[in-house]
Amino acid sequence: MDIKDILSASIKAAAKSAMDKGVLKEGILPEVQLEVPPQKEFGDFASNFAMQSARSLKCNPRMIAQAIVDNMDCAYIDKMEIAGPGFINFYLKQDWMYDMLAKILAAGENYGNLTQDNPEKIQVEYVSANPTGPLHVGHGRGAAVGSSMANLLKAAGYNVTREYYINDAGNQMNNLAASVNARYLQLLALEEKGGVPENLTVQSLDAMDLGVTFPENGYHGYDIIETAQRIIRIYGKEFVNMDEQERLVKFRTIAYQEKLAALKEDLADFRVEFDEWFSEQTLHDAGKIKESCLMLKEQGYVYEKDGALWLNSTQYGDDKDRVVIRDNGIPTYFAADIAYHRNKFERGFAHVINLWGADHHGYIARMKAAVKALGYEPEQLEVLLLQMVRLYRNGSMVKLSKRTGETVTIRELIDEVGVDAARYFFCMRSLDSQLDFDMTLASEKSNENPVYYVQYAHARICSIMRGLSEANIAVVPVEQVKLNTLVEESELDLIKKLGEYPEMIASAAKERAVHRVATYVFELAGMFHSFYNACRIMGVDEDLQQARIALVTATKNTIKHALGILGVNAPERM
RNA sequence: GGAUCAGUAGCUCAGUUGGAUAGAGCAACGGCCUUCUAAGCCGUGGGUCGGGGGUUCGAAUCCCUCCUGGUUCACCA
Repeated sequence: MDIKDILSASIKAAAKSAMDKGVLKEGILPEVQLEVPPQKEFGDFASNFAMQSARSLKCNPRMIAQAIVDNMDCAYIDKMEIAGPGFINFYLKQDWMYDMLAKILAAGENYGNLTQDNPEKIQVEYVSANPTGPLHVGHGRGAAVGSSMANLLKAAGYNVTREYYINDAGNQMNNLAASVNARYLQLLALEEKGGVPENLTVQSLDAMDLGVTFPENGYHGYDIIETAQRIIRIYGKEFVNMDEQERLVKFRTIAYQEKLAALKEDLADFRVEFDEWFSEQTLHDAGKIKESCLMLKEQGYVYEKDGALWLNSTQYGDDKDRVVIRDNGIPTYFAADIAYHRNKFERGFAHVINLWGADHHGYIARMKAAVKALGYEPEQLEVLLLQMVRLYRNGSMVKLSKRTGETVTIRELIDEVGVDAARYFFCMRSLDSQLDFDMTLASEKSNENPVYYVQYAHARICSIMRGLSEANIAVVPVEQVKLNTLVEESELDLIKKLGEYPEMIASAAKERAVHRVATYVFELAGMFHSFYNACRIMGVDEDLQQARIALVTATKNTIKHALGILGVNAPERM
């Protein structure tokens, strides 16, 4: 039971006691809300309980507050004050902080890992970019936020599965094959003409007349040229005289495998992991798309019009009905998505979270309608939208276009900025805010980059510990440490901030707000830096020294835990 | 035009779901290295929370309305 629970219970008990004595009228009591006041002069905790219950108890808030104060019985309380319109400010004896710090230390590196009694089985799906080329910075935000979100939910005690949906069945795979095919033939034609120039670019290749037209919906990235080059290196001219269709099938397989492998590697290097890579093709192969459509038809959610099959999604809040099977008999992407979501729920997930780019927001209504038609509650599907990323370099905006091949890839981002800075930067804003990513700034490693500020705090603590070790100062077991020697303001601030961590994890997880973790750890680092400048560890009284060692150990664990959620390393030295 | 996100200090953003005198970082200015990492600390200045109404003890937060910017409105994927 933490201090807030104890206070809450005491407040309720005080209110009931006042009712029994007839000081307060009987009435329904609201939930107790306790907060850390905006200013220290207002105490350690404050509650607006009296104001909240004023209506129900038909009484002036200040009078209610007085009745509660008169009837409070809590050993931790030093004094109480009634302030403003009816706030009750609680000033606690410092013991509560030492008890709290002892508990934090007892939890060790697990501090911040919460447990839930019956954790919901919950799935988080993120990135899910088509395996047709390298991931770009836009995917980077989804990758960083998605994996951090999964980490956060896990820390908060949910039963989380992380999933990537591979769109390996649609027309884009044919476009990929056709693009590779065109590059393959172009490169071979170039060799005939005397060789491939050193500094070949997409633009220069497109400008040449090699008797091969590049497909209209093809992918213009340089990676496609590389794929064709690799094919030539491995297979030579083996495919030239093959039937075009046969060759396309061959290239489709080769290119797909290569793109998927590259994608997995990029994500792994970006510290983005998945429990499941789910292939869309498996749904097609197992006949699941037609099956799902048939199921919806039998239940009357799907009807025929203009030779196509439509889902009556309008009835569940969509703007218009949506085609699931086209008039040519080929299912739409939406139909595959319906089958996929059905599959998710059939796998036993009570709750499914999809992290999408904001450009997909128009898709939510129809997807929820489909979930409803499948017999599940629309609330079981939660779509989180991530606003767009705008990339700046040297003060000007970098335009991103997959069409023209102008992209900045995650790989380039990792090379230029580093994983730590990139992940922290992506996670530090709320999902709803657009993100201006200044690569020049992020790669400068200047003090403008908050990630270094946090990492520096961790490295400083590690440095202290190394110093202790070198001086042969043993660390005393926690139970023997006299924590009540910690009385400086910067020490107490740090303890209080550490104590807020589990609550922050719980609420950030509940609100799907990863950025709160970034904000918290930044503030915690700030409090540590203040402490560091105000208090020394070497050369002070032994009891105090051990207490401060305990304090910075707890701080180190907490910083590392929070950075771990964000996928950022906690370096031992910088 | 509909949907959706945003508008808070010069810039980039927080603001724990309605609470007390709206906060950080950067930028500006002034201090702090003979002591555990100065990628740090301490201090100063900076605001019509886009505008206007409303709801109430109390609004950056909720409601209405208008303005500005992003995204998006396929039998594409």
